[in-house]
Amino acid sequence: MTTGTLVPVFAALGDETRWSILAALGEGDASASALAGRLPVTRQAIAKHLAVLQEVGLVEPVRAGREVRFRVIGSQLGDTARRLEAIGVEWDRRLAAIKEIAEGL
Amino acid sequence: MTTGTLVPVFAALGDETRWSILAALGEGDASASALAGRLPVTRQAIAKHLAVLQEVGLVEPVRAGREVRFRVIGSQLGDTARRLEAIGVEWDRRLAAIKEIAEGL
DNA sequence: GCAATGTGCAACTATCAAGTTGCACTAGTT
DNA sequence: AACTAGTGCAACTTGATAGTTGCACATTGC
Repeated sequence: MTTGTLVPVFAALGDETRWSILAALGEGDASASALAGRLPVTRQAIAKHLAVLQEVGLVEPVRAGREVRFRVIGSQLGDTARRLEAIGVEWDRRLAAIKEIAEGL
Repeated sequence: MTTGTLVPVFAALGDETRWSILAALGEGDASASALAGRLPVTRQAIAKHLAVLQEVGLVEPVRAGREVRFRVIGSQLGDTARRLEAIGVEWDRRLAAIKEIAEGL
């Protein structure tokens, strides 16, 4: 089991502004300009964040006429959670094994 | 459901070097100096990473004589995974609701 | 065609984080 | 007491990133 492309996803999720964007998108798809109206940052800053989120597959662009709306890919979040959970389980298993060894069993 | 102190945890997990440290600690508790012998960074750099990991509760220090070993707190990883999973589920639920509305149901 | 709205690209600033080197301090060891 | 291995703190360099402003390009509506 490789951590693979997991780390960049966490890096993307490690920013408050991006969570604000995700939260806003959770109430419906929106364009960078629309998001700029709701958040205290410029459209360009939001565009960069959206690029990051798209890069790691948390969001996807949908053209709607002359504007580009973004949609949250909910399943990607679930996938990430499950992979993290799996690592956690593996960890517990290994730590338990180490503990047994340490206790001289 | 608040994201609470979740974001800093993701930020901590969004760094390859810190994963290397966690992986190394997974094979048994170790001091910063010991880790420096295994990883291609200095002890001081590792000490900083350990401080970050400790800050978000992924690791805890254990004094052993004159050295300070660090231990992975496996459960914290599981907790984080579950919280992320919960957010993902909530997201899917909400997105489904929005989809129904959009379809004029 | 023209104004208005939305997007895309580029340059620039500033802040933060990762990593380094250097030195002082502490605690076991002989 | 002297030596050694481990830790802690501080200053510094450097690269990445969040944010800005400014301008050029595309598309819809009148």
